[in-house]
Amino acid sequence: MANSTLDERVGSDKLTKASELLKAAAHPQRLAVLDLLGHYGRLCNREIQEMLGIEQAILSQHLTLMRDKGLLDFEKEGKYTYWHLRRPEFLKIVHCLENCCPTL
Amino acid sequence: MANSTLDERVGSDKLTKASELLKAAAHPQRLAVLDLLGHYGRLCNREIQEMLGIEQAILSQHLTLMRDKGLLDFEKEGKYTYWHLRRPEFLKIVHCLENCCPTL
DNA sequence: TATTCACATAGTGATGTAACTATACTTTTG
DNA sequence: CAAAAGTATAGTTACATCACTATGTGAATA
Repeated sequence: MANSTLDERVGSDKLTKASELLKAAAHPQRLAVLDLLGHYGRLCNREIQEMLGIEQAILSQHLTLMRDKGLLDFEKEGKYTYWHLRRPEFLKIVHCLENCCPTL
Repeated sequence: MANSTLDERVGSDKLTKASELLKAAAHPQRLAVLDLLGHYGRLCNREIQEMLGIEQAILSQHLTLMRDKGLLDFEKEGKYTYWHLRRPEFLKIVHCLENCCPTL
């Protein structure tokens, strides 16, 4: 088992965390949410739900998942939960993607 | 079923394809392969296998998957299969990611 | 030509993810 | 205080993905 530098990187936390971030974003509805929050900055469930036409429970699950993986943050205000992008840099990835896809 | 512009984007092919690209990359070993090919330009299975310490069959599966999803391309030369990045723009995403992760 | 090398693919079981329904929790409103 | 609104979570079933083993295939070599 010869270990090169790159070999070590394969098992590294960094690549694992990076791939977890990607996985958290790798869903059409979740991408749409990220894009939307990039636009509006801050929205509550109901607003997102209505703008994207996603079921309440499903949206809530997506949001929770992205929060857990570090993509989103939220504040509760009364009965509303307001969401925003943690890691706004991550938007670059979404935009790169959008530039990639026309050439598919 | 009120359809806004963004609602339409959720169901759009574009978001679906984008998320498929992300999923194809969202694995530590696959990220490592993409990064490696970004570096070296062109490598055959055995080279990647030895540099990253990945099992033969597993690497082959990863490579095939990434080819099917449009991330990689290959040419056969004798008994070797040489791989390179289709869509080199996609590397930007990998690099954005690497910049995202330190702040995790 | 028989063997070895490089790679691909089939099959399998374990684990993860997706979508859906129903229900619970908290805050606001009547 | 009862009902409604906004959100979260549990439970379930279907389907995808993962890692692994074994085997198949074509090209090179002895």
